[in-house]
Amino acid sequence: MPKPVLHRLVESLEVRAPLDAADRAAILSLPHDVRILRTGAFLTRAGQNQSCCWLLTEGVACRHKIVADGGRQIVGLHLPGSLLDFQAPVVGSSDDNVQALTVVEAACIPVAAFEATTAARPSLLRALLAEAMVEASIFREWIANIGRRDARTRLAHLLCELALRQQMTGLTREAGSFHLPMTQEQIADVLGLTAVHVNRTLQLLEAGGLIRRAKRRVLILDWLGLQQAGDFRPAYLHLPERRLESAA
Amino acid sequence: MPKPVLHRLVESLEVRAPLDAADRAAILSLPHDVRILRTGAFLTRAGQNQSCCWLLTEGVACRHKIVADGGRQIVGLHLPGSLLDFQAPVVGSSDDNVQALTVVEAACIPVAAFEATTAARPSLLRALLAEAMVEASIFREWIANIGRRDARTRLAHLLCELALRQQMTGLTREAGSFHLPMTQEQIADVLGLTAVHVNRTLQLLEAGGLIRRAKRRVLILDWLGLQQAGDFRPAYLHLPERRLESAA
DNA sequence: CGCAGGATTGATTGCATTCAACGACCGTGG
DNA sequence: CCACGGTCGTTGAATGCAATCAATCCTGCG
Repeated sequence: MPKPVLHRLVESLEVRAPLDAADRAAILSLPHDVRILRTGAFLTRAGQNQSCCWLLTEGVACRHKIVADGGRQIVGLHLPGSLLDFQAPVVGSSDDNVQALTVVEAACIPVAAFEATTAARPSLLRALLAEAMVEASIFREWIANIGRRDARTRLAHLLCELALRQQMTGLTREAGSFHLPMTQEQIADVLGLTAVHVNRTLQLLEAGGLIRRAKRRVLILDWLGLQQAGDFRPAYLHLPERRLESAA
Repeated sequence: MPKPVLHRLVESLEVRAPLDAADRAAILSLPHDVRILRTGAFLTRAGQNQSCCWLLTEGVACRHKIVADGGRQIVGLHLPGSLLDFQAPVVGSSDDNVQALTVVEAACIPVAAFEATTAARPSLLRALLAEAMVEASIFREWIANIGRRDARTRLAHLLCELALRQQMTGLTREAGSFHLPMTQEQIADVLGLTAVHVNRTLQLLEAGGLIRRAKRRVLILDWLGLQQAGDFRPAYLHLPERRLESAA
């Protein structure tokens, strides 16, 4: 019998904060509704008050904003295990969009129910707080990445981050290679570049012997070199040391 | 008799989440130690494990990162009422620095004590979670600002944000004018620009009749125009509506 | 097969950087 | 009181990285 999809939430919360049996049970008994969304589908839209929040269980989604001149900026990437927009009752509707980059499996959980089970359960709140703070740390690193690094460094940094984060969610089969589920235009929207320049910069990394590309896969030929090229130090991801070591 | 400095924390938490008398009392009885730090002093340094966390009560501080080529990126601004690095026990040491931009008054609170009083107090945890999520929302807006807007728009956006945030903390006496406690180089490090270009862009905004500058003060001549120039929509700050209205 | 979205390449443009010098302001010390 | 040094702000000229515009090549897919 397959594990229930909500188990993914238990796993991702337990990475950084301890939960007891009651907490786990509370999560697993949350009412929910598993849905498959196709590439491009919106999970949330800016300004809309969500009556349910999403637990991403398979696939990749991005969070993005549209600026005045029509440009788009992707401000975050969601991998399986991440919980989206559960804060609605606390801070109101979110002001950005979440859209599936691949086919996505997600559990739709009524926020009211979610609120009810977390409200009086300190260890769950602490786990959510920990998740939120790690996410914030990633946002800060992205600010530095976009604000102060050149295109080559930015891209190398992103590749390192994705490689590690995917590895943590158990998405990668072979080590050193990972799935890059984005078009070059979407990568550009993550990095604050244009698709054309992303293309050239990918070729640059490839010419430097750091990576090789095949379809939508990236093979990392020189993990250490890519980290250096990307000024990548994984501390900001706040991964448990145990896992970090095995990545090296 | 002056209000105790910790009252600032109660106030800032209550902006978005309700606290009961016991919560307030718990905060106010936190052990702490008020300190005055001079401009440029570090409140925290990357990689150092903090045994105490800071509540900023007066002044402005910035959070910044240094990238490989020596460039600096300011990834966040802290105004009075913000609580820094209380998460140490949960996610480990932070990986960026916090430095005073002005003379700063801050309360140093032992993290152990802070942990102890919040650990079993759901409403406090929820308030902290709300704060963290608003902060994350600001980070996302900064990513979009730096990644996809040109210098003029970026700068106008920052000015709008600072004007509103300062107003919320009750820092501004006269409406439409606020203190900009940063050198142009520091502004550049916020926006991912150079000091030279910030200078020219400030002049551009001034020439456009949107602002006027005097020493380290900015007078907003055309609030609506500045918002438009900066593609600024304050939703991401998640201010209570009541306060937002009075700002207009 | 033909279509459509994505990737690639080339040529050109432009915004922001860099380098450099000068000016204004301010606190300090002679 | 004024000379001095240092930081910050301002301006000009030249450079460069990435954007833009445009065309072509792939490749998966109906």
